[in-house]
Amino acid sequence: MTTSQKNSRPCSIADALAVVGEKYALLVLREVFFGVHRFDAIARNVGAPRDILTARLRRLVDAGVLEKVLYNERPARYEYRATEAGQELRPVLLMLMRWGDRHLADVPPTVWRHSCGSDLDPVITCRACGDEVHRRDVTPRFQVEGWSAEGSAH
Amino acid sequence: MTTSQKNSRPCSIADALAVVGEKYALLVLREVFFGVHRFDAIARNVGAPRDILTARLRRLVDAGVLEKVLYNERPARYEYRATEAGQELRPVLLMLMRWGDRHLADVPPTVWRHSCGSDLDPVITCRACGDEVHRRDVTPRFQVEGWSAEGSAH
DNA sequence: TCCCTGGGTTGGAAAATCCAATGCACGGCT
DNA sequence: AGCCGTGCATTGGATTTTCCAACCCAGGGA
Repeated sequence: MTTSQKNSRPCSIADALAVVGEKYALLVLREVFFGVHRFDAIARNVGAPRDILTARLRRLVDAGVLEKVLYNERPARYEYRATEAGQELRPVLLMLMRWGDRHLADVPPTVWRHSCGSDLDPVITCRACGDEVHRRDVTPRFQVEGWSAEGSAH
Repeated sequence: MTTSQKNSRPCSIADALAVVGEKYALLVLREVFFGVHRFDAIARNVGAPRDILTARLRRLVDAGVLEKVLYNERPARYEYRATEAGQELRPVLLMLMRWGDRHLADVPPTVWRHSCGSDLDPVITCRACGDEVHRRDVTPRFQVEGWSAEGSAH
């Protein structure tokens, strides 16, 4: 897998968006992170049509982002929980939320309390040197022949 | 503005996705960060239909994520550049790329070189205490009446 | 003159989304 | 037993997005 679409640039961002880029997918994940794990509650909170939610949940389970956990036998009832891979999408939501807070909201509707005691203001740092990453400090290096900044070779 | 949709949870993630959640929007931003600023090149590299790209660019400009910069008069030709707000979406793409690299790709198609000399592995840290943020260290606090983990009040 | 590039717009077909109604398996009540 | 409520979907048809090829316009170059 992981062949990026058509004639477009091979890219992990595109691959990731193929999994979580469809409408509601990230909002479903948000609910799971908030502790909401059941179909009806997710549907209500996200505002998604039920058939679409069915499709999204199936896709996320197939992609290994969520897993169904039996919480009641007879009738079989499952809740949706984040896998390890799903948990690793948390930073994406955190940064998206931060951006919305800073640029769209007057008052942040939700705040995350960090264990250090203060409200979380997430920052990206470089694991190697530990410094905060600013945009000037970073340059792309393309690993696939034909795809540089200019785009496809011919 | 910033009234979240319908009956769904008020949330900056949803607000952010209303701007950059439509198909191709984040890929357009990726190209801009890669240094690709012109309509045709963006269209080729993201693989988007031209009319859709037109719509996305307009939306991103209207939302203050991109701006049109005149690079040629007569005929008037513009390129698309990230505003300050747009630049602040870079962390979202970085974390999305990291996730794709780790969970979908065999070989990362692109690598970012950090100024410290090593390839960038981005980590989220708390600005207050400087520590890396793990999922257990963080708990949501809801600021809007009626919307907790359980969802809408009635 | 004719062709090429950059940056779109248009019209109709195909796909995705929306929404209300339905189905089905249980559990609890009476 | 009959009826209601919850949990979790699936279906059918209307609406909205996306797709794609064709077209348009302005300038530049041969």
